[in-house]
Amino acid sequence: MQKPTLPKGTRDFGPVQMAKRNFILDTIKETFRLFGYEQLETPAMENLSTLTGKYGDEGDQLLFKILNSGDFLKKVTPQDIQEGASATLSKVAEKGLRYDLTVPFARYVVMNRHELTFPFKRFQIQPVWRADRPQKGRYREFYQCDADVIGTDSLLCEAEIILMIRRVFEKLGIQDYSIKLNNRKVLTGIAGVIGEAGKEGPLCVAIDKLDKIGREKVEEELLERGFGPAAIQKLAPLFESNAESISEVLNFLEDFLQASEIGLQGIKELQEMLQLLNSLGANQEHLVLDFLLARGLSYYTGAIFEVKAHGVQIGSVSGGGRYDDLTGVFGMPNMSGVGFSFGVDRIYDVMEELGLFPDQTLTGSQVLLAHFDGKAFGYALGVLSKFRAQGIRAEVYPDLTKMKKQLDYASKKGIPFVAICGDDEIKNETIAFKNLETGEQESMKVEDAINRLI
RNA sequence: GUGAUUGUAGCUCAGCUGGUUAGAGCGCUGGUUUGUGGCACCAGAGGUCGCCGGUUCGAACCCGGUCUUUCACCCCA
Repeated sequence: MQKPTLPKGTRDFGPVQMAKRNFILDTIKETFRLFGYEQLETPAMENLSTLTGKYGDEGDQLLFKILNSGDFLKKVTPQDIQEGASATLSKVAEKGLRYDLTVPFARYVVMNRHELTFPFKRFQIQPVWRADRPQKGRYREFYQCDADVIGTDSLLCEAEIILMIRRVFEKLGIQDYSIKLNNRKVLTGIAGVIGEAGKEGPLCVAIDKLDKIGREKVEEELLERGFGPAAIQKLAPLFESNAESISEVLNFLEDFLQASEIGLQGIKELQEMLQLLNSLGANQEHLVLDFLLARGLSYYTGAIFEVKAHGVQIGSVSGGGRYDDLTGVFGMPNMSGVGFSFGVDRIYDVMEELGLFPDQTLTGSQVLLAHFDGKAFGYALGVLSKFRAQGIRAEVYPDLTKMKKQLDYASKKGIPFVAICGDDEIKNETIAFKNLETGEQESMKVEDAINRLI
């Protein structure tokens, strides 16, 4: 007998966890639908050729590859093995597990471009897999909840994303959080202004760590990445700016990016988005304009979002941005899109830590039918059907056993009521309806009990 | 991929510088209670000390490997 274990970085979700997860997922789904997004699902596995080369070298390393069925060594020659893993890989594996939802989405759009009506709004909630080394808040299998619009440049999408984020968090009861905003063009402008045009990539990677490692370390890292001391000197106003409100930050940026056309364009986009938000009748609550926000994904070209919950040590719980050419790699250029994603696992952790799950997230039975003997069991079955016919979640204890055990069962499962059946009840056509929380018990007709539960 | 870290009963953890039959709390099963759970009391079951190898008269304890857990880095949700 071997004892079973889970693969590294994967988890089971028991009934209690599922009830809580569904509370989050249902809220997100409902919100996506409210804003006109339609659901898409794609296969867990994709052709490896679809996946490779989309996530950088690091990403390719983290792809789970699926060994070909049957004699997977059929095509491998001794020479392949001599040449090493990468030469052999393409001959033993032609499929891989999906790494994110964005690439499968792009693949789908390209394959179905003639059937789709653009702008196409889709949401997708499915697990993805990464052969990463697990650590806090990071798993090898986890869920992404993506919503994207493809085929429009309108900044309305960005404004609506903010509304969706706020709606979801409000419904979930998360109050203390901020939605950080930035625009990739602002970052490009910054790189230009400091005389390091085109290097916003490395600039972002380094700046992104500001919160974590501090200004000095960031400056060190910039030096290592080939930024000149003069350029780093020019960044100083950014680190030292004490602009807080959105309008203050915009003013500051307009000044700093005076010489950068693209930077000013980024500011214009931000302003327009805020204007649209205003027209939608929404305020700027929770919004923070953070011109140092730089999300890792390299394909963002416009707006960038990131959501952080306050009061907990958990990374971002949602994020996204605009990309100008998502489908280009699959031969369909110039499709602008904007998308974002909720991190369900992290939202779960935040809510757990802050105690935000409502008590009644459990969806178990409302009433248990208990019985004293075989005859009562038969009677209970009839009563059970009456409860269910009225839509009341009910179950009967399936074995003939002591009352103690049946009540114990209900207690442990959190079933609030027990309908006890015995000779007296059969004779009077009643049940003994017991409230397990208060201990009160009353003899009544099934119909009366049903009325209490509805 | 790099560097640490963890593993003892179903769960949370004790277990001294290596020394006889490895302990506690909670949980579990049964009983006190043959028409009633939670509380109390009583009794009981449950462990190849992650796995493999080594050192030793003797290993849960020391050493090596491996798997696993957690954490940091890289990167990322």
